Amino acid sequence: MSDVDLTVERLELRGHRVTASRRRVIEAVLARPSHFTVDDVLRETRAVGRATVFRTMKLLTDLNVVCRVLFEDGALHYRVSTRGHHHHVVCRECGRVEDFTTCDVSALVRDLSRATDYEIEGHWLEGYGRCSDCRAATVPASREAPGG
Amino acid sequence: MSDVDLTVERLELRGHRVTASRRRVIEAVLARPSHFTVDDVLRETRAVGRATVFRTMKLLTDLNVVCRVLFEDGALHYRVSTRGHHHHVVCRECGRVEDFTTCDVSALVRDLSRATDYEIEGHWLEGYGRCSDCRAATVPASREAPGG
DNA sequence: ACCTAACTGAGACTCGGTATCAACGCAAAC
DNA sequence: GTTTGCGTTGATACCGAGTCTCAGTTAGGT
Ligand SMILES: [Zn+2]
Ligand SMILES: [Zn+2]
Ligand SMILES: [Zn+2]
Ligand SMILES: [Zn+2]
Repeated sequence: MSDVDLTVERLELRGHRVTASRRRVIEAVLARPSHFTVDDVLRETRAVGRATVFRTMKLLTDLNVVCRVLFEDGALHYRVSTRGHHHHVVCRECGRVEDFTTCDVSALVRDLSRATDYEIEGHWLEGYGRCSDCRAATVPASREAPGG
Repeated sequence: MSDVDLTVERLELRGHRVTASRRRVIEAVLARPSHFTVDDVLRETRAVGRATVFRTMKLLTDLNVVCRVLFEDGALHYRVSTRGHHHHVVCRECGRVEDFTTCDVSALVRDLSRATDYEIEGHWLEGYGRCSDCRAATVPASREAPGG
């Protein structure tokens, strides 16, 4: 069973109809190698109406098929979601996005609840920096002429 | 020396010109009791051009006079910034915003760097929930008929 | 007072997303 | 297999947030 079929099944289970347009959007989304914008999807699904693409993206987000990645400039990207709740780090240089679940965010949230006396029910966390590849590709600037 | 004058001085120090429009925007911003949107400022500075208000808000953000608060629905709010780098918790019910600096976000960022092999240089973190007041105003639903 | 680069502001424009609504078509009931 | 109805579609208009343009203004240094 393909990823597309699996996603379609998820739609059916939730009582959503499986239409040709939705199928086309799902195919386009699942074919994306990394993160992408709604605009990327729009370009690949010319036959599907603009509104429908936006609606389907929302649907897929609700179904946890994709997750949203907030870029530093405020742009909203998407990426196929493998896990449940998680966060992202985005490389400022090449745009690579990595998930992370290892860090104990829940501990922070607990502290946060205590410190502010808020009952924290949701949060938004993204990291921005440089991936290992991009760091390796640059001459280390912090040490002056490391080898001569 | 008023807050407005202090901010104006900050502008001058950075080599920005002090114009009547900027002064008007600064006054409107500093008079805000809590968080606000650009639209709120626009409404209070009718004499100032739309573009100028946006430009000035950007300027004030760069000067750390205000900070931006990302709401759960994606709306961008501002608030007068008292401290340096900090984060926010937003009450979903009444919209109250609280700063927090107490929690050790830097530890999380350090872990994060290690786990992903990214050099994390920036991050975006907001919490959403219910403030103490709003919780107190509701009959506790988790315990059934606590007092009768 | 003079000069000029910084700034302004009206308005057009872009961009991401939503509302409208008649037409359509999926899927369940018959 | 046909009917039926409601979820869905998509063209298009609209919206809000923010940027661009560019001619005109002005702060502030000399
Ligand atoms: Zn989280
Ligand atoms: Zn990179
Ligand atoms: Zn932080
Ligand atoms: Zn509240």
